[in-house]
Amino acid sequence: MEVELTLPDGTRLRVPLGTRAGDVLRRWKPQEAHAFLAATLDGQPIDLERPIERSARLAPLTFEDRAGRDIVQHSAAHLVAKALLEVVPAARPTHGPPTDEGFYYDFDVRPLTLEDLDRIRANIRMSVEAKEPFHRKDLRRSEAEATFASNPHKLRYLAAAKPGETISVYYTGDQFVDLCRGPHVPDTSWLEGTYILGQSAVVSETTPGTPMLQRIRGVAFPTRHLLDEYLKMRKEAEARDHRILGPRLGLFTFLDEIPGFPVWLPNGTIVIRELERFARERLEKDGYVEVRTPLLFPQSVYEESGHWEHYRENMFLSTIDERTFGWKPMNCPGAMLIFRSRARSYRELPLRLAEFAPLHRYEASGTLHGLTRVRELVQDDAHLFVTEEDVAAEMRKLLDWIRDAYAVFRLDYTYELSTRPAGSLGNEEDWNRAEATLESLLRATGVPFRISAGEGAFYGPKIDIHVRDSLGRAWQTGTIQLDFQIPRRFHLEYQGADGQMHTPIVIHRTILGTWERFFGVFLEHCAGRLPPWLAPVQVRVLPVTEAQMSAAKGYADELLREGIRAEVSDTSETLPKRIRSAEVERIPYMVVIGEKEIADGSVSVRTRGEKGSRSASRAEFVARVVERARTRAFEP
RNA sequence: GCCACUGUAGCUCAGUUGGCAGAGCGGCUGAUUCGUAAUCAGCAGGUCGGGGGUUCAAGUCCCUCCAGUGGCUCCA
Repeated sequence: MEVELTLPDGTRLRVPLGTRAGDVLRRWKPQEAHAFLAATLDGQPIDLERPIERSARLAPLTFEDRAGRDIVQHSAAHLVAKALLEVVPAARPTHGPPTDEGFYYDFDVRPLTLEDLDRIRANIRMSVEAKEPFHRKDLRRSEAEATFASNPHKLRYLAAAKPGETISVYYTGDQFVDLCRGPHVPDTSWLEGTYILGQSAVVSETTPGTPMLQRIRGVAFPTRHLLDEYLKMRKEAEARDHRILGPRLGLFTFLDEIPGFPVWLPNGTIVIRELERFARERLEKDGYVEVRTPLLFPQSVYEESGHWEHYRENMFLSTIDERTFGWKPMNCPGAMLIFRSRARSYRELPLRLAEFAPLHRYEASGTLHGLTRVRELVQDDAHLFVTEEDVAAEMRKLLDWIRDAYAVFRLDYTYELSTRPAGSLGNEEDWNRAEATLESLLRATGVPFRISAGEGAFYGPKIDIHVRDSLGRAWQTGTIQLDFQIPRRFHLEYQGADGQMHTPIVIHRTILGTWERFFGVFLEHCAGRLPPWLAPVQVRVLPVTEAQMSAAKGYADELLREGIRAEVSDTSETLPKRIRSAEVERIPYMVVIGEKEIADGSVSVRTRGEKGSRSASRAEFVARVVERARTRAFEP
């Protein structure tokens, strides 16, 4: 009996039934076969050693394919499990999937120490050198249950398998066997670049309420060389860490006395002021009004808003005159009270109230992280009071705003649409209509988005914006949330054209999110090289010798008069040293003034990061800096 | 909050089996007046994260608290 296999380039090969996938692929492309680590049969991933039992489409998988990469990660997870069992035989493996970055494997085991990890690493090296094969074996359910009798986690997975489902196990070498669908790389030599990133305790995903599992995280590459490249990239990313750059550039700092509360230094305060200016320009254009409300509200207001019930654990509380006050974690209560403070007409809608107030949120100590997770923050926040007919138009304006704003920072972002959670308030019809509106608006933006079913707030669906830091960690920045509930809770109403009273819909929204998180991520994105409009010092004027000092000061004054943040370097260091200092401080423009420049009324301009200089007239350079700052150009 | 790890000068880091606390950069002072990424010299700067313990003796060993790092949970 023969089967016919169709390869990706259209080639058809007839081979005897039961021929291994790897053998077919080697015959097809002998020159490239060394890179094949698995295959797909009619799109389904399979092992190279798998016998083929029907005519089908067959294609190779390499590390370049996402599916192939995942197979390497997942195989490495098995390798880690095998090593851990040899180091700590009492450990019970649970599951070990690939992730976006690499892989992890969760174990039911005592907490692991660095020594354990070292022994695991050594064990992995031995396995890789021994080139231990991965073998698949199909088992009957009873056989599988006997094999994993001592591991309740695996038994639970078995119990969850569908009645007719094939149950397969994989051997790594002779001893270690794991319940797994596969496929895997042919042998452990494919896992030469396996690297353990760390360990942590995790809450069991499958069985909440059980003791914590220990997770080993890692990343794997087929060669040592590829791993080295990855490690080099990571090291470069670490050099852009905002927690290092911020204090070094005098932007912000963190103090032991006030964990989670960032301290904005003079340079950083300039940046925040510019960000607020940026946000306010658009607020004016888009018909917003800005308000200021207190930082503290009494418990009764939070009871009305729902925060007392849903958010109290995250609030700082104070007692004043025997009453309990909470430091506001969000701006909504103030906005609601303003709307309610007098009778409202439909003619005032949409009413858009913006507020940039410090917010306080009690975050668990272990979650604090530089500027990206703090206990005091400021959002570019606003609350829109709208009618249902307004929702789509307002949403579209917000999505345009987001597009424009993130383009200025050249930041890539993705959307997440979170839909109705269990136990939500309000009727299903409102939810469905709102979700459909949001989804079609998102689709129209062309920005990648995913839907998180059931992850919406209890009061309405939301759209979140995600960006990534230098190490690839995703952070939520902006958010747009539809709220049908809070207007009802506060008994908000306006008089319509029909003379009747109506309840508005509220849209909570931020564009960049919080200055803290957004700036932390952006600082890493630009590696500290802030665009001219944000740079605390935009121009440093450098006299070649002291003889040009007064000319340099005169020119700096000229720049200052044009609204350019300029300063003169007046130390007695050599010019190359002062250039270096300015580069290290990431100042966008360096202007050198020497005898020659004084003679012809020019300046010598060096742009950050560029070797050498070019000559410009004094007026030309002023005009250039003003223009780059006004247009918020990304590069100097 | 949970698990592991880390904490020596402003920063980056040395500091033998427990035996007198160091370097480079930065800072200050002086000299130098220099043409696009580091001029030279001198000086200052540390309760070795805090507290407790073991020891003749603790930066080093033990306990505890604080802060940080990587994850987890949660979240802008």
